[in-house]
Amino acid sequence: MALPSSTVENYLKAIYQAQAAQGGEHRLVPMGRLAGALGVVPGTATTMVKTLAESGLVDYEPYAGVRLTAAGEKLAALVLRRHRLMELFLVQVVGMSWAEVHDEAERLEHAASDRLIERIDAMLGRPASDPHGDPIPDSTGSMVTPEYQTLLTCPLGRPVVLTRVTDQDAAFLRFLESSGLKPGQAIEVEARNAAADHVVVRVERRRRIMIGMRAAAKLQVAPAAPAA
Amino acid sequence: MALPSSTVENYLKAIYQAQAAQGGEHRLVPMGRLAGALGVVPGTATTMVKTLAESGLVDYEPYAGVRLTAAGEKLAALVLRRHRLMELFLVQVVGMSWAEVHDEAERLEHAASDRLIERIDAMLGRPASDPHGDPIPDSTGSMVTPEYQTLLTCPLGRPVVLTRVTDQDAAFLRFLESSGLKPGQAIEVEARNAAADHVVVRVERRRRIMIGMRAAAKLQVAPAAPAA
DNA sequence: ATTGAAATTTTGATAACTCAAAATGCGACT
DNA sequence: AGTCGCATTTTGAGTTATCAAAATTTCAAT
Repeated sequence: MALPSSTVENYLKAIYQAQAAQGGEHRLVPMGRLAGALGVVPGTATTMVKTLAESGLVDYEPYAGVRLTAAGEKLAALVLRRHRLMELFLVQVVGMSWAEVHDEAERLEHAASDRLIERIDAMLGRPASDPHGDPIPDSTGSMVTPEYQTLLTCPLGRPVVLTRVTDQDAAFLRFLESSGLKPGQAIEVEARNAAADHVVVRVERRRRIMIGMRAAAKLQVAPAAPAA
Repeated sequence: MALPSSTVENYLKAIYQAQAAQGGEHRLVPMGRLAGALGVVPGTATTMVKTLAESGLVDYEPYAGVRLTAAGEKLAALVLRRHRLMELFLVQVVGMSWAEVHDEAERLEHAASDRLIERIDAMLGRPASDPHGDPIPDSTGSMVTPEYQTLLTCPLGRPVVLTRVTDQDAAFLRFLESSGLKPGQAIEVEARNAAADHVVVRVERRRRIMIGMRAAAKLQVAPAAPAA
């Protein structure tokens, strides 16, 4: 089989991420959602998905949606691997900022050879996650996705570590960075106020930051590592 | 004006390099040569060149050939800049081998943003040339191309420094590498034998290497730096 | 069951790039 | 000058990916 075009790679990646976002591994992604994620009109997505189905990369149920096959899922995971390794590389080696690497990686992921990706992986010490805390699939396409709590669900007043940020918006990331909220950071949720739609976070026992609940849901945390 | 597609970038680059290879800055590149360099049939090149001409990037004379306009030349130089900086980066920072970076850079050059290229340029200390000794245009697209002698024209028995290799073939580059013939290397041409079609090169006053004259013409040298 | 709104699919076009092969032009050689 | 051979251009068609807008299906609410 020929190499997938970068369009195909983008469709697979979008379907993968939409499936993940919907929780259900086997739930169908509706065309409208897919088209929206890719910035194309729905008719275009329908057409493309039908050809992906012919290639055996997705299962397509008319009027219901798409879902990756095993083959499609593996390919999608490898695209994600290239994307995330590239992001981490751009931050750690090239010194680009957290907020600006997403778009760059979005383009480079389709141009980088397996050879380059392997070198980068080795160079970075086979990292488990990218700068946003997203897990990096290994070269076979398998990935462990730890289940984290979010700022909305974690216990109050207990030390936790920010582990993952599930939003790539540059402005949002710049805000987080300026607030010291990057993965790895020790924090604590001081209070939640549903009426005011905010969560109060304390960073390093010093700064106190208020975050809207929609944003707070995008910040995932793990229990703080036990004091060594 | 919209960003040029990577196809356009490749045409401009190929025309630039063909013009340079023909010596004459203003000499026309025939269609057949251009098509060959790009791996397309001649008719395709004709069609594409006509649209480049409409965009003001090239001058096209039917049945005679193409030549870059000032605008086309600048764009081509910026593509070359991206390519060469990327090659040097892959060698120096990522640790890839001399022989394998060309194809990689060939794809990455179309995906890298100006921002990334600028970071790489700064990181490498604004280098003047890439791993093959090819000069790197600055961010305005201007480039100084030093005129070197080749192993065929330099004085015999005089210490010189290998400065540039004007061939990107991976097998040839691997041979050079295994012979210690990389830019920066101090060497000396011991003898030439036109009848045998070879040149005898001495590397570091030790190894003696024989190279065919066609290959020797691709190795450029400068007088050895005066002993400090 | 019927209907109406929303999502989806279909249809017909378009843009960019390419090839195969026929037609044409150009220059060299008699 | 005539013509032969080669390079170039033209023509017609195909591929991939897209959009606009018309047609269709689905599902929920009556």
